[in-house]
Amino acid sequence: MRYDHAAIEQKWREQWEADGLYRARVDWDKPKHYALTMLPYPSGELHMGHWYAVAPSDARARYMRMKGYNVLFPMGFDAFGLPAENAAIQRNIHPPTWTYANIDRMRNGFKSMGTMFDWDREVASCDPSYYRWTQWLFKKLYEGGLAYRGEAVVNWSPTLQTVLANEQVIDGKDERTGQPVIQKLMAQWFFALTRYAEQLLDFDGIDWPDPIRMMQTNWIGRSEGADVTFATEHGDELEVFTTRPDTLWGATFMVLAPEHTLVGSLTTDEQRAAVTAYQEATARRSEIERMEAEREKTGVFTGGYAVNPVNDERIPVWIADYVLPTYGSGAIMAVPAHDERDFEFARQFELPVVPVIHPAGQEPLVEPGMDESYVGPGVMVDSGPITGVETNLEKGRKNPSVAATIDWLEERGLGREAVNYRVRDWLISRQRYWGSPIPMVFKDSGEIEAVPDDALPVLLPDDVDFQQGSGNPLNWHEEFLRAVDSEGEPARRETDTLDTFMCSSWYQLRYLSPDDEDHAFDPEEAAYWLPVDVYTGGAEHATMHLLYTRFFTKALRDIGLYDATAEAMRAHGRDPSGLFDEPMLMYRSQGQILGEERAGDIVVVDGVREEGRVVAHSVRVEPGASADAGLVVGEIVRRTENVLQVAAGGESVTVEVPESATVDIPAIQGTNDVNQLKHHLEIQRMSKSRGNVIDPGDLVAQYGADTVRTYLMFAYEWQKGGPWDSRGIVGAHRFLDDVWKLGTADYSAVSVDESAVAALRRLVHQTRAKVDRDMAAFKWNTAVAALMGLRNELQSVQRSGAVDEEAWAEGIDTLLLLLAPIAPFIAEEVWHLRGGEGSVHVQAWPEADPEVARDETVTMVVQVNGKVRDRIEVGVDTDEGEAISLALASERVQGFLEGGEPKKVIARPPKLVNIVI
RNA sequence: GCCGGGAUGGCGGAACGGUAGACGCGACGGACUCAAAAUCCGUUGUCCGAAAGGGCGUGCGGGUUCGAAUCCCGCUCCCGGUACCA
Repeated sequence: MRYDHAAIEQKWREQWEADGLYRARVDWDKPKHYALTMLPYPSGELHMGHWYAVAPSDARARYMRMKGYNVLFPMGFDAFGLPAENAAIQRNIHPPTWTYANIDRMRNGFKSMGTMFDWDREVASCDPSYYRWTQWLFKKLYEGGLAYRGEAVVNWSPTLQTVLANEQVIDGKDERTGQPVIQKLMAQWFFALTRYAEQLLDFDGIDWPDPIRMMQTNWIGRSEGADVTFATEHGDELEVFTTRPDTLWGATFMVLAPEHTLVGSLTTDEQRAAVTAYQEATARRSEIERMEAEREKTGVFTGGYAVNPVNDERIPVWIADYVLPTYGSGAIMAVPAHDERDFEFARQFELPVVPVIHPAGQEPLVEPGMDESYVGPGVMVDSGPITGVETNLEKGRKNPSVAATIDWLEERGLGREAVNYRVRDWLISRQRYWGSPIPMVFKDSGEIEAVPDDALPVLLPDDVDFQQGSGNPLNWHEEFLRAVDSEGEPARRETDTLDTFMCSSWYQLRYLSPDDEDHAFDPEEAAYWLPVDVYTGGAEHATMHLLYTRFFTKALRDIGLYDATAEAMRAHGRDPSGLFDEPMLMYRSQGQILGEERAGDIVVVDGVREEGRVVAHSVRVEPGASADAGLVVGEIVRRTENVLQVAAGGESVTVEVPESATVDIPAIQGTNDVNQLKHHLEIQRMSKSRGNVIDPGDLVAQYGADTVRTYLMFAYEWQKGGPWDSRGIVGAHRFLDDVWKLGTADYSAVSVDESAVAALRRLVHQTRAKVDRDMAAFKWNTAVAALMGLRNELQSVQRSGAVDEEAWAEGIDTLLLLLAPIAPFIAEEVWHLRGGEGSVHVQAWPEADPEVARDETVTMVVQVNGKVRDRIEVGVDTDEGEAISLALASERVQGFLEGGEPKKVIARPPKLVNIVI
């Protein structure tokens, strides 16, 4: 009987479905495990990246089930977003049509993968039954004072009269039209995330990877210092945040963000034209460009002055794009002597530099003459009341000079101690159609009012026209716009929709009761399942999604939305304290699968040269062609339709292949055409436009889902990912084929050897321990490798027949049970063929017996000066003295000692002895 | 630019500061076969050597240590994020 993956996989998919094997139900008598993997955007077919993310997460959920947990492992779709609108614009397909068709395809893909998802709990964020509650949660945050209206800049295309996403802007231009894009200020909705900055910096009680925590910490960017109030010459207050208030006496100018509200009043008539021009130039720059510190500093003098409150000095006010309007107050005091960027700026525009720190252990700074700013420790000089105070490298009040200055400023009412965060409030408005409408209306009076709960959800109209007008089609939808307020007076409906990150900030709750029409989530379900025990997904979400969902959880907690859940927990005897502080207790990230590298065809082209290109008469693929075999000879580097880029002798030649040209590819029979020519592929992200996408569906057809799962788990370090290698998959398939053969073989002992029995059992139990450790630690590749090792051993035992049937059966059963989470179909089939009772997936995980697994001997390495010179087989209990005498007795060692005494002997029994001579 | 991560045989990758290269792919040699595929057996970091054995070797340059792929300092290149891709 051969391993027929197609038949087996179909059979068990249907059987499991019929048995309801993967329904997850509350059972207070069993320990729960909520496993969650990031829900995908339904972009079309399931691609390799989805498999790579989901198959191992599924394997781990299955593993936890075998370990005795009641596991909830749901899946859904993050279904609002830009690509659906692009499809609507480009191909005239309505977003819901496109989205739901994709969801159907992807759900089928996940089913073919053999996931244990409970599909009764599926959610789609674009479904009114879902976004009704997204809207309701928005209202709750609004009522709780956490949502507000503010201003933020957007990418505005004057040509299209529309807001563009960052990815639609390339080099300051719209990617489709090539027309310039400007930064425009617009009134929009925000969540007050910064109010939770301090709490978000606290990772106590959650097991998240250090790099992710560090990225979030840096993203939040807490800094301690002071707010100091300067005054403009006109008497306007001009507030700055500074981490170094102690250097106030060295402030020689101020710099405002070009967007700062006081720029207009500060600017003198002479400077007006230059300032306006600079503001316009800034509006064309992205934030990333603005922060590139290596760029030459630019800026313009406003002509205005401000007064330094500590010494009443009059200092000039400049504007420069390196000051961002979103950080602090959008204005800085510049202390060029002790800040690198300020120093560069001062030198560039010949502004004064006044040192106020005497560097520790060095001569005083002399200006003119400084060639860089000084940022080290020392003693304050020329600084009025704090002259002589020591300054060090500590932050905030831990620095004596900063502490002294803050006290002095606060006494005089000139400033106050302050903490500033780099992180900004969460901008949740999107000027788009395909998102959840924000349930608000604008009254004629200008007042803003929330839509009442019984009118939720505010439905997205289906009859929108993407071709008419521009921008958000909701702006043109008369019926949608027409709303009434609570008094029945006409009002205009909000047309902004919610950021899709909001949908994905609470989906873990909706899985608990996706059909509940009375709650966002059912407290009884939540009381059992919450919080998420293990979350997996891409590290690219480190600072956005993962920060937003943490914020959201804390906000819901503070608004009281978990109160009913806490009550239900208490009723079941579960202590709710601390359980609603974080959404996910453990998080692990995976890397990305990249496209495979491929050489392009080497072609010989004949034809005629025209300006800048060659028009081909014939193109022939010929791997070993010499450079003079034709007009152009070389590798195809790129192909766009019928235009080739050929790398011919160091230069890239553009070759056009018209219909009339002959294309000859010896490896492909019949008449060939230009589309069959292969171009070079780099290792990079898989994408349709690059033509390097591998369809997992094809591989499933050829090898089966079990093989694809096993290969993806085996071939990479999960956290890292890497390029796809189409050749390696046969190794995974051979492995499963071997498992099949071993599992279905009639084994009978030939001549039982007790030491062989002990050796096999030792390996079996070591493999149990190894796979258990690795599955717990998300190290799938070494878990699979250990199973392959067991396979190898069982094969050689099969040949020798040296163990009894009992030991053989223990080996085979162990192999199947340990493999079950990884390759669920074949494990189930072979389990049943061997007469196993019930599904292999509800069996207990085979635990290792440490006594059986224990090694009796171990190879002791003997080093001389750190180099391996001998290996000795010793008992595991060998002690230090024994190890050293065995090592010294080694002939090889004697040769190096030449009768002398070793200088030093380091023993790490039983594995190693190092002799220093 | 800034923040985070990475670099180990021909390839994917293993390796509590203690035998570098487990496991797999590929390649090479052999068996089976009329032949090929599949399958099976063996070899496979590299250099010198008939062998025994030895030299070198984890992106680059330094350092700590009896001992460094692993820890520290300084670089190079690649990947992710950079707030409207998700």
